[in-house]
Formats: sequence, C-alpha cells, structure tokens
Amino acid sequence: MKKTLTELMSDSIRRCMDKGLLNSREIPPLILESPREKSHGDYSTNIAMVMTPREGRPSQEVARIILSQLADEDEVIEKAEIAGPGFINFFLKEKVWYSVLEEIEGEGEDFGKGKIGESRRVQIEFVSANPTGPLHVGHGRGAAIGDVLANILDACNYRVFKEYYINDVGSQMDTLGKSVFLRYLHALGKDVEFPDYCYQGDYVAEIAKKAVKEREDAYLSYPQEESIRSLASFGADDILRGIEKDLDQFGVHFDGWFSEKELYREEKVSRAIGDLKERGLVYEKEGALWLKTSQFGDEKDRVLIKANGETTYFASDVAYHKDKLDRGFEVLINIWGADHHGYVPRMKASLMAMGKDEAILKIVLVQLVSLMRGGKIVAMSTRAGEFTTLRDVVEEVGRDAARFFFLMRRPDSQLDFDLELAKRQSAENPVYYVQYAHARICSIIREAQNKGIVLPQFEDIDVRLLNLSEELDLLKCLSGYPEVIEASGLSLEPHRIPFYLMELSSLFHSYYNKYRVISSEVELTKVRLLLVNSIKRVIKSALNVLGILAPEKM
RNA sequence: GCGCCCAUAGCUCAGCUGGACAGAGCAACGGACUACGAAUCCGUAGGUCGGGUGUUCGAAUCACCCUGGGCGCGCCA
Repeated sequence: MKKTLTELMSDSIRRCMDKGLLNSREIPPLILESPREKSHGDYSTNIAMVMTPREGRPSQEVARIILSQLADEDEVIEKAEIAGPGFINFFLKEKVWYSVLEEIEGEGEDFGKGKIGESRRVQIEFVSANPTGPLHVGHGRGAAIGDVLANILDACNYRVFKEYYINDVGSQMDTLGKSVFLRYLHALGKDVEFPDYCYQGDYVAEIAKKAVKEREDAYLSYPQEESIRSLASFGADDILRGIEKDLDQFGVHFDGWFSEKELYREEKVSRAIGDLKERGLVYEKEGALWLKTSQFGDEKDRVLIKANGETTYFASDVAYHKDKLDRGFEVLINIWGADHHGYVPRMKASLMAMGKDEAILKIVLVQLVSLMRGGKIVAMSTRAGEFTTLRDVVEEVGRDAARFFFLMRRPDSQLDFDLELAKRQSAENPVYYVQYAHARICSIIREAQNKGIVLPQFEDIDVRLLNLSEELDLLKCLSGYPEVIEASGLSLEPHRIPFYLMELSSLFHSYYNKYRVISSEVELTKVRLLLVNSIKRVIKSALNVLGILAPEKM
C-alpha cells in the first residue's frame, strides 16, 4: 500500500514539474509514514515541507499544488488533507485494507518476503568463539542475532550463508594445550603447579580425563612440546563439538565452519599478503611487515608479519576476508562483540587495500551482556573459569524465552540478563504473550471446526463485514508486516520483529476480549475466522523468522 | 590522553533513519470469566527524553561541549 501511494505521489510531483507548476527538478526522497495519531490519517508525508526551500512559497501551497495533480485512478484514497505546517495526510478507503487477507491467503508462507536482496549472495559470520571454552551468554546474544539476521535476509531474497570462523591457531591454542597437559598430569596423579594464565574452568580437567581414558599415559612418552600441541588440538575438537551441540540446543545451525588452520594449510595467508605486496601497500619496518591501512582511514598501519616471522591474527583475518570474496560473496556481514569495535577500521581498510568497496562489509557490533543473578553481576572470564554458559541459561529459562530476550533489544545497547528475573518472569515473558495469541487463535479454529464450520476462503466471504475500527487496525498491522521485514533487513536490526509481534498480539488480544469470532451470525463468523487465521499465519511466520516455536496449545 | 557505544516513566526498553500533543511491558492502584483459553483484557497514575549550546519551519533523533556508565587503543588473539 505504501508503495502504491509512493508511486501516486511521485507521479503527481513529476506532473507538476512537467507542467511548470513547481520549480524543483528532482523529487526528494519520498517518505510515507504511518502517524501514530489517527486523526493524521493512515499515511502521512512531509514532502511538501522538504520541497519548500526550493519553491519559495509556503509549504501548504506546495502541498496544494502536488495534490491538484494527484491521479487516484484506482480510487484508493478516501481523502487527502493538508495539515499542520504542511503535512499531507492520506485517509484510505476501507477496501484497500481488505486485500491483505487475499495476499496472505495467496502467498501463504511467502507473505512478508521482500525482494531487496535481489538474490545477492551474502555471507554472515557470527559466534566464531575461540575453541578454548564453552559458549557463555554473550555468545548467545551474538548467536541469536546472527541466526535471525540470516533468516531476515533470507526473507529479503538474499542468498545467505552462515559461517563460524574457528580461531584454531595462535597463542590461545598453546595456552589451551598447556592447560590440558597440566590437568592431564594431575589426572595421572602428578603434583604440578597450575599457573594463573592457564584456563581455570572445570571443563579443562574433563578434557584431560578423556585424554587419559583414550590414550592413558601415552602423552608422557612424547616430547612435551608435541604432547601439548596434540592436546591443544584434542581439546579444541572436544570444545568445538560441545559448542556445536550447545548451538544446536539453542536452535542455531551453521552452513559452514571455517578453520583458520586451513588458511595456512592452503597458503591463503601468504597469497593474500603477496597480493597486497603487488599493490604496493606493504612495507618493511623494524624487521616486521606492515600493511598501509592508514591510507584507508585506519589510525595507523598494522603488522602482518612480526619480526620473529610469525603472522599476526590480523593477517589471518585479511586472508579470511579475501577468501570470503573469492568464494563469490557480494555482501559480508560480521557479528562482533562490541569489545572488538577498535578492530573495525583496520578490517575495512584491508578490504579497501584489496581494491574493494568497504561498504560490502557490514559489521554489527553487539554490546556485551552482563549476566546478573539476583541483581548481582556474575563475573565472566574464560580464563578465570567463572561464567555461566549459554547451555545453563537455555536450560534455566528455555530456548524460546532466551532467544526472545536476546532479540528484543537493539544490538548496540547493553543488556543486563538477570537469570533470577528471567526465571521469575518467565510466565509473563513477552514471548508467551505472543505464543499465547497464536495458541488462542488455534483454539478458536478448533472450536469452529467442532461446530462444523470450515475455514472459509477469501472468495467465500464478504470482507465489508470487517468494519470495526479494531478490525481495520488489525488489517493495517498485518499489511505492515512486509515493511517490518524489509526495514529489519536494511537496518540489520532484528529487534523490530519482536516489537511488531507484540503489537500485533496486543491488537488481537484486545479484539478477542471485546468481540466474539464465532457467533450465530454465519457470514460474520466466516469473515472473522478468516481474519484471525490470517493473524495466526503472520504470527507464525514472524516467530519462525525468530527461530521461536508457534505452539497450537500451551 | 585519543577513539567507539550508551543515557527516554520507579525498573527493563521501543520510538519507523528529522515530524505534528513522547510510547509499551513490568512494578502500583481500581475493575472484567454462567458463550471461542483470564499466560488475557479495560481503566488510573507516572517523563524538563542526563545537562547545555547550535542547525532547522520542526530535534529524543543531527553537530559541538560538558556529566555519568560500558568498551577499546600490542609485532595478543
């Protein structure tokens, strides 16, 4: 509807310009919004006020000129008013809202899906936690946001590939190896010191026990360095399997797991550096090899190869991102913890150094989660072994509630996740509010079927019977669903969908409490059944995007 | 010291990319089940949008400066 109106308006403005009624040559971005104040119409635009500076006459007059050329051939507009400082408010005919029922019926599962992705291939990388310990709540937030963003982009007609990048190279692997090795010695009854820099969590000892079980004391017979390396890889594999399992429990599944080791095995790092050398963007200084990221907006240049000959983490990342591009992805989305924000400029700079437009890399920074228990902050440090895992949280509050909780907030606002609160309020958690609306509608439909009423088709009903303001509000809300999906996709903000769901559910619950769907009036019953069934479908579709169940009974 | 994010009702948060008198949910108070599920609904109360200056016809939204909170600033990953 919004689109139709937008086209009508731009046609009108173009006619004004052709006829010389307006001085402007170009149409500024035409924004139609739904005013929250009902007396301001169904849609409203400020276009006349935007054009006023160039027109040199009052906004109201500009608005009048534009409206004079409006050709509403399909007769969708009931009336158009000029209001306040120059807004144009449109009141639409009731009939335009009825068509959404037909659309939902016709498009089924596809209702709400958009086209802005134009089948472009997008890779979305998220979680990517180091395999040195189990996932904690912060990872859970990133996992939920990444997973749902993937669903949203899919609904916007992008071809989405979800990937987890495994940092299985570097000093943290060495630390993991040492940690497991020392716990391994403990498990074999040897009394050795366990230093602070090692990973303190109990899971390390668990891994050591598994190593003992599988290989007994075999690791003692190899050179220590070798054992540590083996145990690091043994531990990382074990942890990674645990991570995969936790994510599965949380409803998150990846299309690919990309190992940093692979980059080296296939010499992708050295080749990426070679490419940059050819571009003349690399130089040596103080024995190290630097990339001129400062040429592309970074505050200083960054080291690719250290003086001791080792490559940096950054070098891996440069190679990894080059690989993403080589695999043909046109849009790259990275979900990062906000503590990595300082890393953004150099990553973007590296893409520009490869001759790419930095805009193809979109980085969503997710603020960290403070885990609370009864108002007290729970310290979270993998190294100190103090954390509540994602698994614990999912077990405590449930998968649906946990996901909804993570998704309700804007990614860039900090989140206090109080377990006590989440548990205590779980019965009143908004997720149940939405799910209840869905279950309630299912119940109505069951009841109708018990009475021998079949679910009607759009062509079987007289839509004009839907004339209550509550019913029109519901229809308007339903017809806004595609816009919500599109806006979420454009802004990379999943939280808009939970909010939309709460609004739709609220409208439904109010309607339900005020009016009856099933009544002795046959035609009215049919048309209302079709309405609530459409609501049900949209709720289910939106919950599906969020990866949350839409139960038929609760 | 430099940089990024945040600050909206007692609490937790929205606010549609600058619009018309600032919105929900919890919590508080008062109501609604002899018809489709009360995990619901209806109503009351609650705010100088952290403070200030500026840009604009118009600012919670943009710019600058303060204040307060979080996080970064390695040849660590």
